[in-house]
Amino acid sequence: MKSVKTVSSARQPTPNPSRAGSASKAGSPALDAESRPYHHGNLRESLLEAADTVLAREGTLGITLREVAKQAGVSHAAPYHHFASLDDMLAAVAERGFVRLRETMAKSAQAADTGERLLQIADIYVSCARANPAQFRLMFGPLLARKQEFPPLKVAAESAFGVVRVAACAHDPKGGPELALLCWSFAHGLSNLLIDGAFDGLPMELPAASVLTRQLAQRALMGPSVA
Amino acid sequence: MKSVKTVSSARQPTPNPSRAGSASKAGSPALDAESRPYHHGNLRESLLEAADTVLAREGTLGITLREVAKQAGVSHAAPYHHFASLDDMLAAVAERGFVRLRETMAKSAQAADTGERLLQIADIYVSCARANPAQFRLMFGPLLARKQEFPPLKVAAESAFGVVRVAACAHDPKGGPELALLCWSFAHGLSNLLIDGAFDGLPMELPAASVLTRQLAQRALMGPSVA
DNA sequence: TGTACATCAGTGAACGCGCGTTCACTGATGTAC
DNA sequence: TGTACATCAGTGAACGCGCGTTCACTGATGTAC
Repeated sequence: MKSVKTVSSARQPTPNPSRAGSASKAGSPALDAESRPYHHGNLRESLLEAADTVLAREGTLGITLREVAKQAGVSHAAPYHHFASLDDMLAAVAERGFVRLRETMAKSAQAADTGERLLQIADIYVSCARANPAQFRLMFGPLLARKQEFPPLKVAAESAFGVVRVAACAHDPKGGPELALLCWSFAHGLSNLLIDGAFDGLPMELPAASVLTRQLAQRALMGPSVA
Repeated sequence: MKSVKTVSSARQPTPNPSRAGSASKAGSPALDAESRPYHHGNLRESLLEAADTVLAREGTLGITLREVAKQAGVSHAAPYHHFASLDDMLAAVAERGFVRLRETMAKSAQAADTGERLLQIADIYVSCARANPAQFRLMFGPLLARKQEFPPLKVAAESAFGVVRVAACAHDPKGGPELALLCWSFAHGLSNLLIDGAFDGLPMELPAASVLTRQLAQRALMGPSVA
């Protein structure tokens, strides 16, 4: 009997070093049409960028290996020289999303006041989700539960949460971890409800997303007693 | 040129009235094998129940019209006599999920204390999500953003949120709507993070889900000052 | 109560489609000499 | 510097699969007479 859906061991090539640092990255990010070389030189990165484009255009359901390859301007078989399978590529895409989320939170939440810093983190979290809903959904999709199979994804996800935890512990040394979980849960829920359109058509007026986020986060994280 | 993906107008038959109240519902819920009649009599309901079963067994990605029909014991073309399309059926499945969520919250959150009632609602919300993750994901899937196309889904979703709003307004007459959004966002985020496995392997100890939910909800909804 | 008939919820074959994946191949690349 | 060669990242055809949907049909049902 034949094995079904066997995941072949990844053929992980070493990227062509003489081309990795050349102008191909600094130039136009997508395919160069006529001047595109037979050996791409940096296809893995190009595929991940193409995946982001497809994700933004087609949504989570529209991201397929073939569509990503098409977007990157290569044949649909080419990605198999860089990823073992579709899931392997999607895990890399999700990993990049977590890295970006962590970097954005770490860079932009710099307020001196620890409470304000937490509010900034919540705000940035929701903004990232709203700016790239499909990527956000992919990050928390079925692959996340299998993150043991994709160590870089696991590391990136936990690293992103680490930013929240550090900020929460700075604000509340005693109940830091609890506050971190609360902050994350709240921001995550609000993000999902917003991008899923759960609030659309609700019989109540809502302020702009950022205002709403800070307003609710203020109450959730600092309590209802604050004016 | 042919029209692509035209959604034919729904052929909505009136269910066979002489059979609707017969023993077919009270008996075994699935197909009766040999004794199954040519005219099913209550196929729409059976399909929705079959969908729940498939959802629980295969997850959100595994729910297809053909699989649901197979689970219900009919040919894969039969559902088209009851639903205009796959989306139409999935919307009905999601609608049932919201109805069930609303009923469970309304029935089980009966504490005399308004604060405790809110905690119960959060707890029940998370419990429902954890008890049926795939159904929960479907309810907040891509169809929710198109709920204008599926009025019963829209009604059911808003009705579920109504339970939260009423409880929040009872607890805080002034800031009720805000508290309702906060409660919903928190419970929704915690639900998603739990069922997506975001907490698995986290470098910190977590209490049981229900304990965690009440602990965080207490802090989110009543403030950090409470011991 | 019987009989003829219209209705319509089922069936199963068939359709085209896009998918992930495999495979033999080709030709550009870098290196050893 | 030139040349032979091994490497390997690309190509494009092909595979089987399951999907949503359509269609002509069939036979059980309820009703009019």
